[in-house]
Amino acid sequence: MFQIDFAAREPIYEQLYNDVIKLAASGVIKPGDKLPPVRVVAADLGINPNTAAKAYRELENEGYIYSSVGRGSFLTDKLSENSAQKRLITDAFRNAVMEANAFGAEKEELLRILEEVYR
Amino acid sequence: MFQIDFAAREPIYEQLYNDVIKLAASGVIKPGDKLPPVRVVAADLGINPNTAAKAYRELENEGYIYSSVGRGSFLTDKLSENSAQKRLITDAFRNAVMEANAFGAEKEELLRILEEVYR
DNA sequence: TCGTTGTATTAGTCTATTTAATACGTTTCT
DNA sequence: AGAAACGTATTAAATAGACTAATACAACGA
Repeated sequence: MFQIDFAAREPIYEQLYNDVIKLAASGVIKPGDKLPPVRVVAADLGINPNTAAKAYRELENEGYIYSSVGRGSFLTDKLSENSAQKRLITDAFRNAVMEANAFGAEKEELLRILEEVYR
Repeated sequence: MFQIDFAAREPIYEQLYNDVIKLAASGVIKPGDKLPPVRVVAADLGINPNTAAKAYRELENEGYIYSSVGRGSFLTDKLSENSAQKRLITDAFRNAVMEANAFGAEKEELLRILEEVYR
């Protein structure tokens, strides 16, 4: 269900965290859906259950899932298809702007490109 | 001359590496220009000379600078203001805009984010 | 010659991440 | 009631990357 890259700089628990958000964005999982148990995630990916649990813990801290002992972890409404998509899009766009800014791109040039695309 | 963020996930040597590319992209430094000695960079930023040297070493491996003992390190033509680097950035930005557009993002929202970053 | 500079080496410290090995309490199912 | 499933917690250890420390050497230029 989840995909991780062991060679990536991004920690595994953070990749899992983002995987949940992405799956929600693409509609593969929806509010109310049950996520696989941490032990299953760990077994599937060949990682430690603690690592999977850490991802779930942070997702719950952000209100994206709710967990209860003995029952499992479930998506909240906060991760509906639309809101998750929006989050992904704006984050990606913001990163692109910051990157361009860091490399000395002029605001006017970016505005020009933006207008060009939206025409 | 260089700016680093000690709290960032990105290693210092890599930040320095990117700083050089960014300064070249924005025209602050040009091909042939001498870079500050590793010891000066280290002293200015309060880091170890080895860390600064590592950044220079990788820049030289990529052909962005050339170094010679006793003389210093200098920008090559590969890091000119109007070459690949800048186009890469604007292309990345254009892709982000098109992506956001494809997902139905409002132009006004993107403009808001852009202004927010450039403030 | 002397100061500057890039380069190299070896060792050590530090931090975040991940694993390991259990254990506990709650819920669900039979 | 009992067993399995599940989230949660704890403590310890291992691992890897980044960074520092302390030197040393050789080339270059004034």
